[in-house]
Amino acid sequence: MDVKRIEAKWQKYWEDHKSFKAEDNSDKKKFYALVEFPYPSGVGMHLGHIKAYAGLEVVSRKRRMEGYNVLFPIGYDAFGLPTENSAIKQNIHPRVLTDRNIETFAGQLKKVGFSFDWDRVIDTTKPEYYKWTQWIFLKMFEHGLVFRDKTLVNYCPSCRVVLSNEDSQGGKCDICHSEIVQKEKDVWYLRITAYADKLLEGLKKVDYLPNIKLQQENWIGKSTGAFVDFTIKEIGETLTIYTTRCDTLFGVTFMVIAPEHPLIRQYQDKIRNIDEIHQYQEMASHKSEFERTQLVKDKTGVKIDGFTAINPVNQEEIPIYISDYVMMGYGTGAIMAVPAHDDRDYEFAKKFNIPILPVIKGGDISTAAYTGDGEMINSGFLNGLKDKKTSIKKMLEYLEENKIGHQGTQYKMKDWAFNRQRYWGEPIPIVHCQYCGDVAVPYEELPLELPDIENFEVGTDGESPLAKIESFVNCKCPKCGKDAKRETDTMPQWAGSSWYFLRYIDPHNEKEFASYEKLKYWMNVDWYNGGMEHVTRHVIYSRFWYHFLYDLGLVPTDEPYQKRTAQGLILGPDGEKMSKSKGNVIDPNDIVEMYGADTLRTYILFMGDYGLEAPWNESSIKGISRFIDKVYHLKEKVISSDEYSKNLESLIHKTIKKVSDDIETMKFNTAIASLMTLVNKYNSVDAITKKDYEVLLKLFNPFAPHVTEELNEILGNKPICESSWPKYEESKTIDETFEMVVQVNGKVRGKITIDTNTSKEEMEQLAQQIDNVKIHIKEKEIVKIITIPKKLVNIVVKEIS
RNA sequence: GCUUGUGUGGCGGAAUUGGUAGACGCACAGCACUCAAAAUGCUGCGGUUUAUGCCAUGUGGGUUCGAUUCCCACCACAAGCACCA
Repeated sequence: MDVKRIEAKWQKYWEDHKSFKAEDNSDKKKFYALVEFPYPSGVGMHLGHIKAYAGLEVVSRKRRMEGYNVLFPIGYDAFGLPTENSAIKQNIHPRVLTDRNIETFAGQLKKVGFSFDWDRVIDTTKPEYYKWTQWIFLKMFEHGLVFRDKTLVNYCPSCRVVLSNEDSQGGKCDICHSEIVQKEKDVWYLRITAYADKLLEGLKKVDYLPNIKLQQENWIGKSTGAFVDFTIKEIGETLTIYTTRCDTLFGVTFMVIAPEHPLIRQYQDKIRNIDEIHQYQEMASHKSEFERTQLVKDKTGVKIDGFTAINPVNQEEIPIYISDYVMMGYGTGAIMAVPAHDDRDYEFAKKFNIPILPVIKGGDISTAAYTGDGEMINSGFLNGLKDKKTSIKKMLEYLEENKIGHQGTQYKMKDWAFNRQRYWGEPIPIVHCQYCGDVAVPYEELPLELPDIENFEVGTDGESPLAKIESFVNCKCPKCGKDAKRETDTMPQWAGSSWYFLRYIDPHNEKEFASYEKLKYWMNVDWYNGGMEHVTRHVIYSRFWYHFLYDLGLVPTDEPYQKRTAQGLILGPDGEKMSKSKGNVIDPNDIVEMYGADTLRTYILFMGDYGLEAPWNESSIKGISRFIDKVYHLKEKVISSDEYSKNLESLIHKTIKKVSDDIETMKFNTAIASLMTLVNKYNSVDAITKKDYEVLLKLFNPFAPHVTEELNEILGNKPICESSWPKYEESKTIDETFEMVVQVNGKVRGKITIDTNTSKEEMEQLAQQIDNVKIHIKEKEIVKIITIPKKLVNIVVKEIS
């Protein structure tokens, strides 16, 4: 079998015939399958890409054969730091490098035989694409979803770039893994928090894998609680806190505010130990994320000398501390501390010798905080209540009646820091005018193109390279016409990928990001598959953009993705994550070269559960190669007949059912296993009919499209990609006989093959006639007999006493 | 620490609503073909045992006629979150 010739031949056929072109004006049912478009890095495709695409590749090929109009597109998410850094290193323009990398990727994707619609390829770095990224950004600006703020940001000194919280997890830069420092910067934000509730609500309507839904819910992190106003006696100022446990208000023995809380600066002359406070603030600001996590247990803080708070429910006077275990970014930056019933407050109180007052019965507050439920004590009008919900409700009523608090909601999700100080990204289309403020670039001037510059290296000041291009920076204010300066920061990498699935629908539209008509036909994405690592960032970001466009009436549905799944990683042969430094990277090109694309595709899907990680095994792949050889050589025993062989018919119908069902649930490994069983059976008989062979080729086609097309052509048939998916008859999947298992006390003691329609009574009788069963029930009392039709008989016996 | 997964032969992994544990593949062993090797085909392949049997799905309990599957506790690994009030 000349694998290389066969694969090249069919790849050319598909390209010449545009076999996988999605039709815009079709009365067929549509199916939109989406995979995460690759970042075209210099090293080319890795096995992970192939696994990520192979799943929906199989589904798409099956759908086409089932008569659907399938949109299965691909593109490139090509803006970003790695390309820019590599371009600087090699001293070539990122544009040149990007084009080169994309070419490499396209070549590799085609060699694997993916059935993408190559007429819809998009590249986020092309002005005709990012024009619309900027356009959507300006729409958000227009609707007040973009704002600028001076804040402490995560700054990577090595990449010289501001990072979002998501990009700097664990205090390390997501890109170069160096330590992040805090730095004050002008930051552009997208107000994603305005959509927190909608993003959460929307999850109820979609069909994401449960763990994916859960991760998104946790990321949004909604909590319901109460805002309560405390008063600071000395200055008469209100200090509002957020709590989820207002039922414990009577147990408050101190308060804590975040080190960055504005009250401190505002009233510094009223604070007697202000020097000590300043020292603490200084220390807290230098603590890296890493140190903070290491010191979770060890609470630090300083009492504010000069402030006393008054508990609004019982007028108790209590001290106020500052401590870095309270974060300015969540709630109000201030908490009421109930050490008897909160672990962190407990530790703090122990360390600073603050009284601990229990208000819920249960636990032992001399050793630990009690966070469970119980009867309310020491709590005025709440005393005696046993149910947490009722207590909270009662307290809320009290707070609202007396105007000292109200119910409220908080989210963990933060607004999205949306600017980067790098060249290779979409320019933010804003002009800074000293008279008019931040002014949007007019829509008709889009795209605001990246200037073609010689030196795009970042400056030491952390400014964008664009800041050095005077012809870019200096401009006229679109509003007043006076001299103004352009924003020089660019958008983060997540920008272009936040709406790309919409562009596939209408990739060449020059007037709109996509026509409503076409969106109406194609949306929603029926099935979106990608990496688990993108579930909390990209998927949430893009849902946010889509929700916004929906509110503007520009897209037809309220959620973009109907279904979302995720594939597991492919690990190195050593069971570790593949990485250059470990030297365990397998190059897909080598595998295609050695075994061919069909073997690679099939093996990747055969390795194990598609959703779980699995190690690469260099000898296991040989099994797939052998299997494909077997399929190939079956052609020598085909006899011409348009009927299934009688002795194979039942297995064929069962296999059609199994493969069809398994593809839908992404159980590709067992689908392939059942095809192997069928092939083994074919091999054990003297001859197979043309129809027997055809059905095998069709079922196997989504996995191994090249060789199956070739064999199908040898049979004299029209191409499989233009034929229909095999159907099975339910009645033919049922055997005439079955193997009845006979158990005594749950242990297997015998098996016999009997007619499928044997009655319960007959089964029980036959069971007791088996010799080995007789031995085990001899001289024992039969207590009862459990019979499962078409399966087993279990005889329960006990000793005769 | 919290949340969510996962734990089955030498290995990757199968096992409908609880009903034959180990499908399918790899590796290994024997045989056939060959001068020989590779490839291919056939046979075997959890442990123990003479067949009957007994023991085995991370560990310990429980529910059940029957548990890889359900419940409780614990252990290990992975991913996500990380003082979220």
